[in-house]
Amino acid sequence: MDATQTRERILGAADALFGELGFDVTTTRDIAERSGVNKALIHYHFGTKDDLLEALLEGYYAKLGEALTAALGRRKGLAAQVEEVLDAYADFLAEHRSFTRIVQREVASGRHVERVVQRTLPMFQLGMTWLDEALTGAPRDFDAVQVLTTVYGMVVTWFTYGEVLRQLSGKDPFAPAALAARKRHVKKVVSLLLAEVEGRR
Amino acid sequence: MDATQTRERILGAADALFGELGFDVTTTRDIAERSGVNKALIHYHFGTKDDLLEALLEGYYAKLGEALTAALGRRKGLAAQVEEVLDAYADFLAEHRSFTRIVQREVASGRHVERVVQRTLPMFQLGMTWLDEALTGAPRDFDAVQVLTTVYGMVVTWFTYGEVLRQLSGKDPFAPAALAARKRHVKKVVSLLLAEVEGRR
DNA sequence: CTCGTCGTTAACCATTTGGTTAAACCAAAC
DNA sequence: GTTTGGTTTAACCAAATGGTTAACGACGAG
Repeated sequence: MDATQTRERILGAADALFGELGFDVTTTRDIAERSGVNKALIHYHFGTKDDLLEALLEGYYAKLGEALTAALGRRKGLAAQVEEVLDAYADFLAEHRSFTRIVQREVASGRHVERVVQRTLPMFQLGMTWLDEALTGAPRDFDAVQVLTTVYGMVVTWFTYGEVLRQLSGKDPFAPAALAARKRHVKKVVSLLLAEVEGRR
Repeated sequence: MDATQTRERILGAADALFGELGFDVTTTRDIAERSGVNKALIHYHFGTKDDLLEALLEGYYAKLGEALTAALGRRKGLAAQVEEVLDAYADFLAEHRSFTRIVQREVASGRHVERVVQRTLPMFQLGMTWLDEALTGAPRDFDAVQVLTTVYGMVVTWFTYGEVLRQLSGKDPFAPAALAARKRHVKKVVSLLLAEVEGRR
């Protein structure tokens, strides 16, 4: 087993455990056992447990950024781009279930708020730049911050409250059909929003 | 100092600390120090640290339930009731900032998911019962689960991502004017949704 | 073959944690 | 004054944690 494999195994185990148990309760011994390596290797390869979280987030946000950038380049026009970005974002969360859990857990409280905020901010800033152009002259209360937070919140909350929704409906909220339905709903709400902006301009 | 005061002080300190640091990192020594009581009193009055969290959540959800029930009784008609409930929920989150932080941190990962899910579920079920009646015959993708999650997500995300929004806009997202603007936006989005439901029925 | 580098291991360590326990304290009732 | 019940205190404890360290093994280059 070479160093790259060892690193990947540790990252994979940490990802799973942070997503299940949260960072604070997960111990380096848990991670070592899950990844099948000696605990001291975590420190050899990553330094501290905090640094391991940093490495994990770094990887996630790099991939998310690529996915969103690719989505933006796929089609022209605001409405079409919104759909592509929504698909990309929702698909990313669906494929990386730990990511939502880790981020939602750490974005508003705990020791890693700044770590997460500083990585989320550029995404929001990009969204703002893009939406500001599109929403010029939008009616009151439909400025870019409001719209961005609304769209972001509709998507991320589905994943965050998945367990509530599962028990509420008796169905798997992460099944492909359920996710497709959620995407359709969000897109429709967004199109209502955009129609409102266009109509009142 | 009587027992009731002691309990309140412990609960207050726990509330603040769990909201700032998260449950797992907060120690009983932290709580004792913040509340100005001896650490053993936490166990005397509440049992385990987990039981303390339970007591805190119990108190929160009782109050939230009352606030929402009162809001529902204030006016008649779906649109008016939605506004009242939105106001009540947003005001509750604004006045209890720790609540959002604790709940958002524990609802999707960690050792207390079930504890939070079991308390959030009745709220969602109530919302479903109410919206199901109102949304009978709603168009595809506008069923109660979808609408409820959307409205809930728009509100809770503003509070969860407050720090991102603060750095994004350079303004305090929790200032009264900012919260009022958020409420207006959410209400407008909801009214667009309801108009869509009515118009397509 | 020797040396240097990298990755790995097993053992170690100081510190901290949630919870326990028995004694002390306090106020009210008798 | 004594007793009782409730509250509080100071000390204690076993277990666990993140991180450290020195030794070992493997491999490639000279």
